Amino acid sequence: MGDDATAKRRGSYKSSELVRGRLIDAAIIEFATHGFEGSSTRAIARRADAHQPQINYHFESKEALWYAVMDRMMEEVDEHLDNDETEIKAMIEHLIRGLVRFAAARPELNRMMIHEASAPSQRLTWLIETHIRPRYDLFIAGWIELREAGVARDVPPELAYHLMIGAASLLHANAPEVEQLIGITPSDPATVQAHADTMVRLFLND
Amino acid sequence: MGDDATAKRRGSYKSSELVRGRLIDAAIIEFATHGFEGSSTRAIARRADAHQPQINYHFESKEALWYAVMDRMMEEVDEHLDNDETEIKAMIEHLIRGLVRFAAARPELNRMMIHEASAPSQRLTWLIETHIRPRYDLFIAGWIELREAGVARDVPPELAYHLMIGAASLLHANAPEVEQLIGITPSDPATVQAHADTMVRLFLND
DNA sequence: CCGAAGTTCTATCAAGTGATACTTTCACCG
DNA sequence: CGGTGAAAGTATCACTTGATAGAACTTCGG
Repeated sequence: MGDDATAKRRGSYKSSELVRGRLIDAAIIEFATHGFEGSSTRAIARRADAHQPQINYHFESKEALWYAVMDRMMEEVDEHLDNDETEIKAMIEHLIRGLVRFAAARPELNRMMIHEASAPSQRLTWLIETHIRPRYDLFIAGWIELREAGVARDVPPELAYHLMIGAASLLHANAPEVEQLIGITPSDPATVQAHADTMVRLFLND
Repeated sequence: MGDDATAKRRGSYKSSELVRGRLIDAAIIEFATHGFEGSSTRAIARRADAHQPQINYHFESKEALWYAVMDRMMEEVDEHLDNDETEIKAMIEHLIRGLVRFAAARPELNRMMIHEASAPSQRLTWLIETHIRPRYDLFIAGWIELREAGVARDVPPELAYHLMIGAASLLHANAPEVEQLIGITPSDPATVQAHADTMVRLFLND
């Protein structure tokens, strides 16, 4: 008895890349909500309107799907944080605002990061060495320069990254809690704007 | 074939409260690391050196165990944040330092919170209404007063709570990542001290 | 030392898990 | 056409899941 892919919708075989993309989209939601181990391939397939074995066809395994998901999330980060400022203070301000906007637009990345970063694992090591460290190194170099220039507030470099990401992302990672507790919508553009303004005020000197 | 509770250790039946406590301790670790759905009752029992059905004996269900876990975590929060300051600025500074210390000592609460707050659920609603809202209301009232007194930096009340918790907890919730990426130990007392100092500097005026 | 209550421990169930082998359907090229 | 390769779709496997039934064990009051 077929348990996925709502009957009707037969055909349109040409795709491949299309189904692959839908599976990644669906997996982003599931992994972010339930974590890797808590997500089932059947739930992912159902959400992608596909059949469960298609995951093993388009990817080698559930784990390989997870790696593909992370690769795509990181591409999205870079698109969001793309920066053509030349003056360093404008650059960091642009970065902070981009962080907040991205956390609002794609809370799934921060949710997945926290799931994975809670315990050492093969996946976490890969994530750090492949995706995080290069970005972290860039950020820290900039932060040190800013501090010396007196633009950044007095936050030690080894704390700056997680303080900033924490302050930028929790409101959006926990959006369902925030809506019920406070009654605001974190992804609302006015809220994002206020959040970004506040972040800039907190972390940079006037 | 018995799959838990390493053979030997028979007896010592009188306990009850003891096994119950061990199960809660074990569940805190498992739920924090793998989320509710990703945690198995067998893994919890194994960690508590008990048998899997003892969970259903001492608690009504896996879900009931989760509620018991949250009740205990919240008791621990209150113990950590216990506050006998009378002057309001000293009170909030004490609170901020307590937040950081607690996040370092018990990163499991913030990990569990993020797992649960990612999506609406029965458990999340219970958590908010039973445990979070009372504490949130107190915090916000204090924050508004501080802002009017010019002690708090310019952070809107509806953002203050999550910005502060995010900045206080991510470094510790993601401790395994931080150790591998940066090479510091977030729970190290000197780090906690520096983190707390930085938080006070960031969120309060001189 | 007996029996009753409380707890541990074993065995098992139905449902859900990721993965694989296999059949069927489609798109394209000769 | 016709047949070939790629993708969709089916059926099933071995294993894990949370839960329960019931036997075995420990404790304690009489």
